[in-house]
Amino acid sequence: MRIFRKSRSLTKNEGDLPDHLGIHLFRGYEAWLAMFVEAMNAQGHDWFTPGRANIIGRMPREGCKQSELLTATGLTKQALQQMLDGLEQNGVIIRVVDPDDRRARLVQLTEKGRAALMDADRIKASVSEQFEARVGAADLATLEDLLKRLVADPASSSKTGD
Amino acid sequence: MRIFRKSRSLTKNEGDLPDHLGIHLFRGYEAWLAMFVEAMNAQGHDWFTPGRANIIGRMPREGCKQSELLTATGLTKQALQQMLDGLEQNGVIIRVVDPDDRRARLVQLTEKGRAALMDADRIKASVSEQFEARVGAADLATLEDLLKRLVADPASSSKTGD
DNA sequence: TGATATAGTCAATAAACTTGACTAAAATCC
DNA sequence: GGATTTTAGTCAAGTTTATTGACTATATCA
Repeated sequence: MRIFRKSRSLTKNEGDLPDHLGIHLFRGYEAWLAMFVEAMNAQGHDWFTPGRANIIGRMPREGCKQSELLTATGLTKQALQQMLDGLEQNGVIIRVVDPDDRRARLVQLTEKGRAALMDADRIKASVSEQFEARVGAADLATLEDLLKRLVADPASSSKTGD
Repeated sequence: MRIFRKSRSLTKNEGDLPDHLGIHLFRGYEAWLAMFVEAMNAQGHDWFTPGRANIIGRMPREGCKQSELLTATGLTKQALQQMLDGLEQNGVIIRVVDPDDRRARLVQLTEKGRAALMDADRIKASVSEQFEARVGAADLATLEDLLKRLVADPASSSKTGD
């Protein structure tokens, strides 16, 4: 949902809030993303947006092929291209022709991009710590584990041709 | 972030996936929403989208004021208006002038809207059951509880006047 | 060498949101 | 009771993140 640009807190009228798994997952993700993007912006990475987090978070420090980002992000190639166009305009990445395959582009982080990646790592940890302060380390670990199991690919055991 | 229209599965190259709290929250929410919207569409509610889920899911069956939806959804009034415009065009709701306050509008579900709400309740339960089948009832309950605690309003203890 | 597949671009559009400027009705304030 | 302010909502235009469709250039394969 996109989904939510400004992370307007939904936790206002606490009386009659809908209460089901989906809402709780949404709110958890919303809270995490808002904290993360806010901290990145506060750190000076003002070009950083939720959508760009999806790409930057999957960029290897040494760069990669555009096509690798495609499978890693799960975006369409057009969507990825637009995101990369934006990142390039913001001086976060550059794209160069792959010498081994002149159809392909190698996406590389600029100094600015590398700085952001390093801050991102720190900030991810910091956000986790903030959550840890709320629920405790053990429960946070349990939560992560449960989330992983929740979305573990069930197709690996039974593939019912889609 | 929205954020994700088509729920393209990101669980492909399982080798080098990023592994942090944010990703797991994202994937959990993504999976839930995709299952929910898909099932709603399959049930014949083809007008149902992720964004609309946010509104429909908070509509009391008997209708409410537009301004109430505003605080309930956390959207801006303009965003809400556009969503309601769309829902009205799709025959899911109608808006009538509030006789007690002629500035205000009462948002009411049509027959089509009420049918969707009833199916939504069933489908939410069904999605939960699918997840339950993966991790078990006890762990799913634990997960919900942890998620609730994760985003529990910390301002309720210390209110630093906004 | 010609057919086809792959990597990426260009163009147009949509969904879900944003800010800013506005109208009409109600509430408040001397 | 009339002027002012607040509340409820609309209109208009723009942004971010995504979509589908048509296209070009390079590589691969028969």
